[in-house]
Amino acid sequence: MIGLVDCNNFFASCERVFHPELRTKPVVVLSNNDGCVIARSNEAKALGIKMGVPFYQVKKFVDEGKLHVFSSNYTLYDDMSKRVMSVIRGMVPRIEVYSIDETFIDVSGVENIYQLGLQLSARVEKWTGIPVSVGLAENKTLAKMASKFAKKYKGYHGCCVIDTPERCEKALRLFPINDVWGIGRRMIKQMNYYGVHTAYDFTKWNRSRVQREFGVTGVSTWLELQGIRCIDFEPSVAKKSITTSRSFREEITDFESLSAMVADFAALCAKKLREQHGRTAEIVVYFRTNTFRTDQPQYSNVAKVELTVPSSDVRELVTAATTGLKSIFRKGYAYKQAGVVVTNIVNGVIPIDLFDPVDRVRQEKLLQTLDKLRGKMGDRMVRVASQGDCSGEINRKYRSHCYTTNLKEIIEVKIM
DNA sequence: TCTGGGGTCCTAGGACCC
DNA sequence: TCTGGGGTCCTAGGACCC
Repeated sequence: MIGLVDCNNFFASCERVFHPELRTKPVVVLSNNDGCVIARSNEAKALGIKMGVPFYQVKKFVDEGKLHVFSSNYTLYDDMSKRVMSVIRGMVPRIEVYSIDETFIDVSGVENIYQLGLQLSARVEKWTGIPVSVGLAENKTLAKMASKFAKKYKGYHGCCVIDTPERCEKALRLFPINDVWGIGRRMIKQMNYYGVHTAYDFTKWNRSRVQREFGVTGVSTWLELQGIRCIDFEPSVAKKSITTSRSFREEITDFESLSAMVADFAALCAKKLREQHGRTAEIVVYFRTNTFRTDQPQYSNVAKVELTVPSSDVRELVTAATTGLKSIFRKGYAYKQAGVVVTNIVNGVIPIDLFDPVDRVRQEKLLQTLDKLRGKMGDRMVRVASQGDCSGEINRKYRSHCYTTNLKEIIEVKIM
């Protein structure tokens, strides 16, 4: 059996851990630049606030004192996520972290899985303050479905198990097709056109029709819904590409500012690369003007820079990204977004190249020293000169403190 | 006036080769 | 000069996920 552990309203729940007085209040978390809503507590959902709405549309609730709002604080969420995953890791044989707020668990060989699910849910909440929903079933698609039942119905106490054909059919009949994992916008449109409204309706199709309409991915979802395992359990796979990108609060027109941002993105990519012990030989830089504005000339472009030897050296990555940017930058445009992608990531031993002018072993020692420094002093204290300090470019009006990762922002306990 | 920031996989089509 | 079927590799774009 496979399980899915899903944190409820994760970002909002993280904020609540440090604001217990908001435990029963409507809370939302905003995207970068405070642009739109990306997480909502149940009470905020009850107010009718939809996922992804622009903040200005719900600001009236805040002004009326009916809604509490936070800018996103990914440093905090990352750290809370690691804590949640570590509690879970200690209770099951294998886990596959799927996203910041979800992990699959392998529970094969466990005798009483329902008992385990309940214990998991209780312990994660007790030890981290984050409520979770657990779904257990034969494969990932059904486990996802089970976790949604666990979240929706209080009677499950945080854990729903789909373990018999009868339970499976009952669940499929109750489950809307648009909530099925792997069925997106395009497929939903087609499904509705053909009169498919529940997961059960879909399972009644024959295989060749599914193949014809939705291809191989459609077939594997269709099979999984019928209890056949198609999507493998893959514990801790290293990422194949890493992206760092941002929209800017105010559009950027000059090369120097854009270049400083891009250098920063490259540095962040280098950091993420080193965390997974990977190196890259290909750095992609891209940018675009504001596509929502019709009154300005539009320009977007992509540049690819290849390194002769795969590297995770922040200096090499920053240089490459800057070179790429130079080759495509044009004056006279107002840039709204930019990003750096590193792809073709390789992991493992340092490659030896006879013609490589750089002493890779010495370089690695320096980089490890920098990693340690960063760990002690924070990312913004240890930078490549060209990064500049662009912390002011991004709006974070309602940001909470980094309670768990920054000594200066740690919670103070006062004894009265 | 405001519109996220990450990822993965599949497919179609072009270039090139035999 | 035109005629053919296939194969591989690469890329861009789409679709999906959170």
